[in-house]
Amino acid sequence: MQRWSKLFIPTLREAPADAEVASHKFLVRSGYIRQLGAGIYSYLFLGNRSIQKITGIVREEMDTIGQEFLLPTIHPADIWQESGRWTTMGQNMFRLKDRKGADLCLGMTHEEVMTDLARHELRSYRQLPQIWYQIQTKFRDEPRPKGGLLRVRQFIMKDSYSFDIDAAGLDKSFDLHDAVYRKIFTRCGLQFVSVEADSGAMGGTQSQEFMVYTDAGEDLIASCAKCGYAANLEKAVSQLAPVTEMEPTGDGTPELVHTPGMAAIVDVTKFFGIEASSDIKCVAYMAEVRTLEGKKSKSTWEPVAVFLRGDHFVNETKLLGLLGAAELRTMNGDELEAWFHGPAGYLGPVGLDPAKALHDGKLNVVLDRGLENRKNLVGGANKLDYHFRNVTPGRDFTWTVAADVRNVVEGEGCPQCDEPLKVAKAVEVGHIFKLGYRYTEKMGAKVLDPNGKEVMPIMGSYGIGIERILTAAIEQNNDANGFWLPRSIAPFDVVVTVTNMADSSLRETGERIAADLEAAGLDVLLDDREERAGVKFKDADLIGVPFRVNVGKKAAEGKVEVVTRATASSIDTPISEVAALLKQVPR
RNA sequence: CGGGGCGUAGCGCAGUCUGGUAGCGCAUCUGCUUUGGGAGCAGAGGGUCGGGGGUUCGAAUCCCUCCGCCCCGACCA
Repeated sequence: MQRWSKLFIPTLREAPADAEVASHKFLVRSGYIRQLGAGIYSYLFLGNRSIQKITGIVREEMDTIGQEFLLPTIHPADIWQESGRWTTMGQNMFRLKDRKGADLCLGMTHEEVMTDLARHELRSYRQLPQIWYQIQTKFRDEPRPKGGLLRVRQFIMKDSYSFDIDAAGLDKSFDLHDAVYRKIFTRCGLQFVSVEADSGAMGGTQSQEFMVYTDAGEDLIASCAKCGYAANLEKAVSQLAPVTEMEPTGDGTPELVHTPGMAAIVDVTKFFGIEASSDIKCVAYMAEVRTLEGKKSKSTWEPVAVFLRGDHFVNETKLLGLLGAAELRTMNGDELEAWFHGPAGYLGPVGLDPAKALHDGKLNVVLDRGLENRKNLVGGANKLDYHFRNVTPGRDFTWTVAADVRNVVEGEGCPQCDEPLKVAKAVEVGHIFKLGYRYTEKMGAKVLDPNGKEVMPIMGSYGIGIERILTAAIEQNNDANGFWLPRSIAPFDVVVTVTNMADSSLRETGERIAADLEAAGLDVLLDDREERAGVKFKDADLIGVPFRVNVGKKAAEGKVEVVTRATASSIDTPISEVAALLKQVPR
């Protein structure tokens, strides 16, 4: 039992002016956290208790499939150079030098450290599979921290890594994590979905995120209510409805039309009297392709033209994956002139000479599949103030590759069952990912297989954002007065509010009930402060504790109120039955 | 990195345009009263006005510069 009068729980009547999202406001107001710098927070008493509850659950569940380690925070540069991530991580990595001038960094994740252990220690297939995990603070120099604990530069992550002898083993390790993650998030009281996610340009065969729907989230999820399909928008695909509008009939050849000042799609469609779906949009990029030459990575920038429907938007994650590129940026005016001989707003496919292959230094032309089998469209003429009409893909222009490189839009058909898709914001709380041989290959981890042959272990990588579980829970459970957490992750199960400490019989009753509750196995916070009842009620509502036992007027009749924070419902309960009542609430 | 905003007491803010020696609410401390939804009265403490430089008789206020924080975008295995 903890007595509020002895604790440091600095609740605030007002939220800091710069707090935007609900969880940020309430975490500060409730005295869970205080900010030290941009994206850097101190966790105070209540915040730390909640974090400890969460890590307790994660640890309990992870121990059923793996072993906990605790790895260094500071890493020598060389292992990151071996994996190639010393350069690819760029500015996102915190770097430092020691007194001898040697390069070090703060760990963003621990693939390198784990793989280093594996290559030094694992010798035989008999030692596999292994699942090693840790719960550790990670550092990422985010370009823009935001949203309180939602996006920070220092955070606690549970990260685990699996080493298997073959792909079938990796599948099993992956599935074990999938099952354990579901248990963890369920025990934490979150409503979550698992979605298909992008696995990144560097490969990896399967990537799955665990998401919690909330408008505070930064990811967009496309989902189908009918068949359960769900995917991160970075990866989501859809079935397009057939275009129903009238297309110009016949087989007109491209006709040059004077379109003065019509650089915007809205102007063009109005001028031609067409829908945006019959306009060809062109987005021109320079793509950075990195290749390894020995130990050094070489970077080249290649031109890419993407053609898609005027009402569609390029999905740059898909495009990066398609190109095998590391970065994208849009072309500048000089580059447009060099590759299109025309200005922005009037770019089009007719007359372009598509490259025959990717990565050969020629212009790569990507056709989004939404334009396949269309005809008589409108597109730019690569000439100021001119467009073509009657442009038909395949006849009037060709491309390097046709692919899905656009964003799914809400209402489009589910790829599995054609039911209209929903698109909603969500926050990522977990990610499980088949890494493959990327690290074991680069860092030279090998074991002997049953035939005495050297083989590389295959890896998986699996993360859970601890603070994000707390944040997501608050986003899901709050109102004007504060928030309430599931019992499993709340700093206390119940707060016992003595409405008037001046009344010695109330005080004694409160003490007795708090002791009973504690004896029943609950985490009890006794509000024994010399404060007015109103103050105590407001604070109790604010700080996320799911239940309140109110010791007040009715105590003389042997009764107290048991208040459920989520519903604000109150049950008058005989004092002798309070512990039994609350004990039955599932954790 | 581009765009916008902010920095004055623990929190929320006014004062800056138009220079004259810093104020309000909440919080804190003391006393009295009050005691079921952020009490009342009386008194008190608390500030390098983000830092540095400059202009001026005089700078929170004008100028230069640096730093920090927030929001939008870019970015985010």
